[in-house]
Amino acid sequence: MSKSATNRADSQKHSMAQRIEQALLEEIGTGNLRPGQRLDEVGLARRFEASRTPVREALSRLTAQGILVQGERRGVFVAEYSREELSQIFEAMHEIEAACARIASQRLTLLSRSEIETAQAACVAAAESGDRPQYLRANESFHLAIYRATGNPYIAEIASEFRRRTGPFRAKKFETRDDLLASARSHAELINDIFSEDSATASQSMRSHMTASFLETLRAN
Amino acid sequence: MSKSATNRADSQKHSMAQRIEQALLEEIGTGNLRPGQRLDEVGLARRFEASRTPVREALSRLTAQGILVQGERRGVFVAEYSREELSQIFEAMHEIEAACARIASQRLTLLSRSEIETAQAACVAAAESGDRPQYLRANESFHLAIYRATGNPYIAEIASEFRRRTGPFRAKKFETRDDLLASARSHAELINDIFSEDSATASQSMRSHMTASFLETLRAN
DNA sequence: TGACACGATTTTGTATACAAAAAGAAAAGA
DNA sequence: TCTTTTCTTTTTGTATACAAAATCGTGTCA
Repeated sequence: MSKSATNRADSQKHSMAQRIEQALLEEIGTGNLRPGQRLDEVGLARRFEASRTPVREALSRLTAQGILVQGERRGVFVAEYSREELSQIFEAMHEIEAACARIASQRLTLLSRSEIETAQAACVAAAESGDRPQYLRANESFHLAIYRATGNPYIAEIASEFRRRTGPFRAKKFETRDDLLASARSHAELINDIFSEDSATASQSMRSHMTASFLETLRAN
Repeated sequence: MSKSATNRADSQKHSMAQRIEQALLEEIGTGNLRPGQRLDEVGLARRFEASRTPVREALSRLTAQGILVQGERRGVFVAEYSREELSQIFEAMHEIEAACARIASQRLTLLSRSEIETAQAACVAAAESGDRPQYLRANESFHLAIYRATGNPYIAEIASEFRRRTGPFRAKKFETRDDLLASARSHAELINDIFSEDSATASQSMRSHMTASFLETLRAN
């Protein structure tokens, strides 16, 4: 077998390990890989037509981020949380997202307003056409746009990380077209409050958005 | 060379990769490894009497946590931040620590009070004897005790991560015995406000503690 | 002297081999 | 039948080999 790492059909100029990491992240985010599911090193190596080495590196990085966990028995698993744990994770997200909304509302630039609005437009479009995977992506972009609007890449990264970790759980609550539309409507209110540039309002609005989202997620899990 | 991973003198039952990760973390935290310093895979492998494989795994995990960065040229480096970046990182820490203080003050148990007080006693002892490395460890324990007091391991983990990332920068401001004593005194006030069980007071007190800490750190960098 | 080209060296990413540990399965004993 | 034990099979962690890429150094030509 060829040892060349760059002649794969996957296009990307990244390393194999990075591509595997991205691919797994994507699959976990969309719920394609379910929480609790075991990830087999040799199986993945076969799937990606690579050796165990880059697979191992990807798994290692994902566990370092808490997206995967090392089971007490053998194997690496997609992180699975009890309702109690989910509640704690959402409490943490709650705090961070509220901080993001507050900071963003204080630092809004025309550019970030426009990015948020563009992302929201994509959400609405995807929701109306009932395209679930497209909505999931647009929804991510929307929240990322808010994080970016803080102007603080570090807090943005933390918020994104939580989002990745909870991805598979939140994904479950988007089943029907109505779910998507309801989520998009909730975004609209949130945007309004963030654009008000009153940090207390923005933060409070994000808190209620998150609380609602959590309750729905809990119902779906 | 023997391939056995468990017969090393290092005692620990962890894997070589984990031990290397821990060791590097320790050295970065104490400022032994300086920001901007390059970490050479083969050099580390020699130092730890291992092959590149576990070294690589450790480096990979540490970069995933943002403690190391992959330079645009070759090599992995201890993360180095400009004053602007430091300011952003501290802004993020600021938010998270404040949230921790608020939550902790609402959920204080006798056990967590005792843990915080024990850690603080160790800080005072180390400060008085002017034992810098000991103080650094005790200071970590103190903050970890507060994080644990939130009862939320997820937010605690985020807070710890920031602490690890900023470790080498904060370490610089602890030079003289007086620096240690001043820090310990600042802890005392903070404890008081957290133990007041008034979440607003606790959060505000943590904010001013962090602001002061940031200003000192900035001065030392 | 300076720009460029070309070869040597280092560094990285991946593959493969192998040994230790764990899990699983089959057999022996109560 | 239920344990316990022993033997297989998997799985994991590490070492080593090697090829592609990047960096460095040297020499050539303008």
